[in-house]
Amino acid sequence: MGRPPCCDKIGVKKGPWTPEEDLMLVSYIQEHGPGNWRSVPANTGLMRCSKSCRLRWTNYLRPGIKRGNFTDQEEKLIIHLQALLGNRWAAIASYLPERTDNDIKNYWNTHLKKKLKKLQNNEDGAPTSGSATNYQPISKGQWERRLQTDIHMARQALREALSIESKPTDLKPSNSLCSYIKPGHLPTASSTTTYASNTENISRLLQGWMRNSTKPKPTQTDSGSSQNSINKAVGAADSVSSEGSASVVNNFESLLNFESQTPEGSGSGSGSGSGSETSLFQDECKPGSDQGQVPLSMIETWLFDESVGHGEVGFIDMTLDDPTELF
DNA sequence: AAAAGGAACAACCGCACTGTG
DNA sequence: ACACAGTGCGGTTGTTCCTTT
Repeated sequence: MGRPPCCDKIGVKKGPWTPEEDLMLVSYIQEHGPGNWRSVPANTGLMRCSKSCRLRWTNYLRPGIKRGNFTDQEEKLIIHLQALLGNRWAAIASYLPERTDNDIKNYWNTHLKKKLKKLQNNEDGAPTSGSATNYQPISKGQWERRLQTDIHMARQALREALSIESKPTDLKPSNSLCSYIKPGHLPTASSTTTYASNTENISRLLQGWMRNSTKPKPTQTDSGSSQNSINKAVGAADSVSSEGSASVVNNFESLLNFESQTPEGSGSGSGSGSGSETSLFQDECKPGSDQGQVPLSMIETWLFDESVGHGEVGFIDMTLDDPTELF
């Protein structure tokens, strides 16, 4: 009945990863691509659980990850998405391509939850100064009301989106998600200088082996796309560490503006194929792929629309029993 | 300067889901 | 239909760092 552990616990190392271990893992992935994690410890000699290897890669070593320094807009986005989706961190992370679900989850638990709580606690007293999300101090009632309105708006937008999913929308991502991913916000040396959180270290690691690496063969299953992702991601990491972040931004833009592309031309998130490289974060950032093609810009518009909740949309009873019913 | 407490973050654990034979 | 392997995901814990006393 019980599932066997992913690895026998004897001799399995736990705790923080060392640079050497990271290097071993990265080197292995260079040759074989991500995936088939069970074979990773055996083939690399890492005394780590396969799961641990996967986690280490996806959360920290994978190129293109931005860590720390959440911007106000990111905060706001997370708060909105959390209200909409609940604690579905992976789904939320898909709207912040540079962020991992783990990172967002941690940030929520350590920062945002407190801020919101504080906000709510201020409901009856004189509201103290603002949250980092730039919300005006509002009472709990107002907050809930606003939240519900937001949810309603999102729901409506998504419904509309789904109903017209087949045709390209002319919605302009005026407030494109990309807009908050500004070059200045892209990975720089993190303020926290611990090894694990310093993406530059990883980038350097990757730089070295990318130069002489031949194109890794696509391995298996769906890692065809993920392999492409790696290729591109590594390139992105390269550019991040060396010359800034323009290419990363471009990657984001090409990805996030997918709704403006012709359906057959790009295929957006779902298997563009055509031999060309897929989007950097295709694997992670596919807002519509698992829940239908939701034109991102509608969500964006909602997410960044400061006027939401102030106007015509009234109070709606919105107990969101099942978030999936949104879709 | 040292200790205590809290905050932040990295990593682990266990369940759920999916694909395959 | 079933069992199993592989992977994804969210909750939780452990450790480290920082701030306060």
